[in-house]
Amino acid sequence: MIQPAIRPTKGEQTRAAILDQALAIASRLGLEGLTIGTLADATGMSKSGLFAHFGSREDLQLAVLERAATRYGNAVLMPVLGIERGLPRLRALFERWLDWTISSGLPGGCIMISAANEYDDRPGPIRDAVIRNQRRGNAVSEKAVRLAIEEGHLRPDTDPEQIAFELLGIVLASHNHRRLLGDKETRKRALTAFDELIARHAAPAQPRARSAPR
Amino acid sequence: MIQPAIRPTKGEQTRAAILDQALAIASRLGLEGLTIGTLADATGMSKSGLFAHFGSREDLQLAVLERAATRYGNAVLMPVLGIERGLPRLRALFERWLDWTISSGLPGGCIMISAANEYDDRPGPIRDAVIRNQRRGNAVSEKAVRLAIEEGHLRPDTDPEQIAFELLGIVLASHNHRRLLGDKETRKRALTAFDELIARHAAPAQPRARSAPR
DNA sequence: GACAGTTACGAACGTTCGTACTATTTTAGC
DNA sequence: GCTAAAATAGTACGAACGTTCGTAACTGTC
Repeated sequence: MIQPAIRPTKGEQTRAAILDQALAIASRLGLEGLTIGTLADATGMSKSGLFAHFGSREDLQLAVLERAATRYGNAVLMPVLGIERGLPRLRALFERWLDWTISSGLPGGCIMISAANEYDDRPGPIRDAVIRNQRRGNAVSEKAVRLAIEEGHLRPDTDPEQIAFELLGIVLASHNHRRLLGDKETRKRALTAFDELIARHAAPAQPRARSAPR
Repeated sequence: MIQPAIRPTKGEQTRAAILDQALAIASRLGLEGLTIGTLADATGMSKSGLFAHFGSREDLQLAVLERAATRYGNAVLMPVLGIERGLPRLRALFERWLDWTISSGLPGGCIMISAANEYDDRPGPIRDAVIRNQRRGNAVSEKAVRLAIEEGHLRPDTDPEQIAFELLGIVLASHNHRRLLGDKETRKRALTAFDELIARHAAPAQPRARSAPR
């Protein structure tokens, strides 16, 4: 699955450059708004030259999705693994998730969110890929919640799936508000929602916080 | 603003029929996926004959959006006005809002939600219309919350905007989950989230026990 | 520096896009 | 039932769509 990464050949370099441009366009216009012609113009390549790197438009769209997922993993998931388990990590995950739209450096919104909307009624490989990504993201959230339960930060009867569901809601509402209404207070609202959600499921104060060695 | 509605002329009838079809298509493929050609096929009309009813594709899209808003008003907003103010009305509003995607009879998802995603980076009249609709919906939610505060059902320090924000999140997450993952328990999750959100801001128990739901 | 392999281009394919203009048919008031 | 108006169809347009193909220009290796 991991590329050898010995030395990137010319083709791989251009392919990567193309995908960067494609990512930028797709973030603004959606995966369905990404077209070979406009992408060729954006990269300064010919349509045919660009096209040769991907067998079809659909393959291009899938590649864009995969690249977005990789970036997301690097920018959001990876860093939080270094943070101590439980509530701190859960909160870090949420914050990075929330800020991903901005920190991604992409001009438009989150591709995963827009793709989820675009393809919820368009069966095919792209929809399947979107669903896989969604499932993976969900699983990450749930696991973070579960760890917080194990660490004694959240009550044992907390339902990880329910929390993951509500966290997704906060992020979606935040994405919507920020991009459409330009609401400056959006981030504060999201954090407030997070804090109250967590507070509702927080374990009663312990005699002494159990800090795990290692 | 209200049509004379004396007797619908032939053209108005056709226009309405076209818009119904357009609504169905746009709910599945999005407003950007709605094209004159496919709509002409779906209605059995010629492209030019259909086109004459709207001066441009953009006007068609705007008309679709407006019709969707009208339907939404009739199916979600109007009915809840008959329900007693406060929590009962707020809950009814939320439930109808939640079920709107299904009860609308449209084959695809909610047009407002998909349009919000499609046009958050496409400036123009459509985006403006989407924003207006979003603002109106927000205002309705906030007002319902405010009434619940006035009725003494929610604590006075409750922030209506914050609640409206979180309600939007629940609906969005629900829409996402249901349409993408086909999660059967989505509705239950949404209601749980709603209940806990409300419980968190509920006014302290009154002398008189709160009556059973409805 | 020659050679094979990779990479990019230009031109063209058939379709579909939105829209404009002109006919033809259908509706509605007399 | 006639007639003006309204509604629909027909035709054509330039542009953009994804894709194919043959060929030119590179790239890296010996």
